[in-house]
Amino acid sequence: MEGGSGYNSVPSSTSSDKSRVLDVKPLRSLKPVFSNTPQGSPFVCAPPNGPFPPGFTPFYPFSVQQGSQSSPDLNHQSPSSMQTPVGHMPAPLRSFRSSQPPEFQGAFNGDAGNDDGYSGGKKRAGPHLRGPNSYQKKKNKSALSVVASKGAGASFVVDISPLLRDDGNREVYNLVLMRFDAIRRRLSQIEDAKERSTGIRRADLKAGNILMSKGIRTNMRRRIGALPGLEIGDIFFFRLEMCVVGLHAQSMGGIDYMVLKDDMEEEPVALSIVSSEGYDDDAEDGNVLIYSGQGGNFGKKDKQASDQKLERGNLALERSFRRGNDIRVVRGIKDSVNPSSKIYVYDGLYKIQESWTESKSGCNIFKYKFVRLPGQPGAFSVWKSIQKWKEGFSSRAGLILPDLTSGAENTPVALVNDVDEEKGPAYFTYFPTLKYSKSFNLAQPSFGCNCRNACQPGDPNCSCVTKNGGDFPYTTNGILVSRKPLIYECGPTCPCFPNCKNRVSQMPLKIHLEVFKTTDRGWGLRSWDPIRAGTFICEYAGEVIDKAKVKPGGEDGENDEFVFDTTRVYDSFKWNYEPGLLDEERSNDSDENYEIPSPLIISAKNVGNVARFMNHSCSPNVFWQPVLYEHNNQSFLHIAFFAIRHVPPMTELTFDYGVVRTNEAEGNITLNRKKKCLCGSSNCRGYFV
DNA sequence: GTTATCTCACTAAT
DNA sequence: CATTAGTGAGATAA
Repeated sequence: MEGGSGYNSVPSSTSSDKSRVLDVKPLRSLKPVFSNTPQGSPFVCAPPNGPFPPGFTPFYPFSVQQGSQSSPDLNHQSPSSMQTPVGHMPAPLRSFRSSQPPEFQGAFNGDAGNDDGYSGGKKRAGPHLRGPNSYQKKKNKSALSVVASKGAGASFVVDISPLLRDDGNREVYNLVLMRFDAIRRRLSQIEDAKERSTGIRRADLKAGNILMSKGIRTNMRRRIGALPGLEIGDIFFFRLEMCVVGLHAQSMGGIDYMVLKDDMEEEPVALSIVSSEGYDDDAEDGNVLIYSGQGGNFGKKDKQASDQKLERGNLALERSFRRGNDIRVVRGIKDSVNPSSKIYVYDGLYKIQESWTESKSGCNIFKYKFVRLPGQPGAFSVWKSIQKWKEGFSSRAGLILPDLTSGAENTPVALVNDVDEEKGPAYFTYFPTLKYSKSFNLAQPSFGCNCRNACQPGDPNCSCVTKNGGDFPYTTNGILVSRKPLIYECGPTCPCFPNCKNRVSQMPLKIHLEVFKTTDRGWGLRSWDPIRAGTFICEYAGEVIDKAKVKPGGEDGENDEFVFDTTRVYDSFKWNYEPGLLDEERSNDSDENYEIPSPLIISAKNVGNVARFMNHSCSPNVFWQPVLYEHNNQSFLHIAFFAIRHVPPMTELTFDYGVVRTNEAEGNITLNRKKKCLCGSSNCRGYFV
């Protein structure tokens, strides 16, 4: 995420002016049904008398304890909203600013004057104000030299200047990590397709190697303290990711240090540590960490345990302690999605407050007490808070509903407001998938595969794999490898097992999301879980509508409300691997300059899922991808959202809303309404409509 | 060149 | 089948 981690996305100022959130006429009104039980009432997003769409659960009771005690430290909670009994939500329909007529919207957002957030208002769909020229300027301003040569090979050469290799910024940081993961995903894909691959598959090591050797890295200049481009709360899924951005240069070692040369003396000082809970590090308090020294052969087989020596990392920690130096701390946390691996969280700067030795099975080990510097945004502490929320909703301050889907999704989606008094978005029917009112057939009829079990990557006999160009679109753990014009998934009529890995976007909601009130952009969407780059988040659910029925100008101001439209103009961006960086690979199948194969317009105004709450950003962390699969012998197009990069918990999820094309013949973009974009990113286009 | 290291993915065991 | 323990090839910087 560009403009800062999500933890501090709630400004301390009281900038939210409630008088501006106007009451709006109810949408054709899905009146809520409330029971009178004091315990809590279900929030039913459906017409009370039906008909209920198939798969829709009209009533899903749950119980919530009222009130809450401990408020997590990451947000500035509003005590009053916190105490509001969950079950007694008033019925009034408050809606988003975006529900205003266009003229009003423009005026409103124009004087908002707040620049610290994402797009204005709720999801209102519309283009950003920017002509082709302004876009060019932005591109050229980039500190990176990205040379894209469109030719036979379509090779992208990404070069990072020596200056940026030494000292990074957020842009380079994101680019390096994106390149790392793109290569790693592709290497995994290649390995997956190999039959009986012997040996250990370490795509992370290979990817790291490539980046290191090509100089695609940043913050190589080793330094004590904060790193430019790095934000507290940033997460990593591999140790090598921390190497390539200069956070922690050791690929395995827990202590990174450098030697300072003072006059005549040389002295090692610590730069960063990784606490992986491998030793008996004490992580009781989120602000204190007891860290063990290195060496001594503890826990290793075939090695005799011995005393740890005051050398290397241990000496560096000791010296840093004496000097009172800051040390970067990374916390390794077990990944609940993939318990065999870890997620690394950058938890900011600590100082060593104390050091001593302890005896373990007769041998001495060093211990260091790390204390977190005050005034830093929460990172590890956020993870701990979320853990509590999952154990019991009562600890979540500002909670309005534990599950706004009323059980329509497998995973509950909390509705939270800890910034003002608004009790929820305008009513709509929650429905987890896309609804086609009439058959929507692509030109070519498609047939499913004939696989008996699960479709195998690299299987030439699987027609679904073949349709994807021979590559399996996802890695074995369900991560999307590359963006493509279209991804073909196995559908309900494919005979392969339901657990076939080629059904990623049809899986029920796995990520624990919450809909929350932003300070200046209406309601937004964020996640309690860390999200790895390439992870499927959700599809854009809603009703497929005819293009002919959509008025281009949106006369009544409601037509393009909550509309997703593939025919808009979207910025191209690079997410896939670069063929030039992979020795064996020279194909152009990672090219991302393609046309969307088929137009699709979805309205989520009356019916929709969590995707309708995602706001716009000019530097989004989520992108959409067309996916095709068949049911009832017909192919249907869907829009699936995937994470562009790793997204830390509680960071708002955003995607690029695109620009409405009003004059297709000349490619000019005519703007009829302006809204100031509040995405706050460095390459913000300024406005969107 | 050699060494130490709070890895990571696979396999086997429960 | 979910979790765990064992194990080995490896990358980086000292």
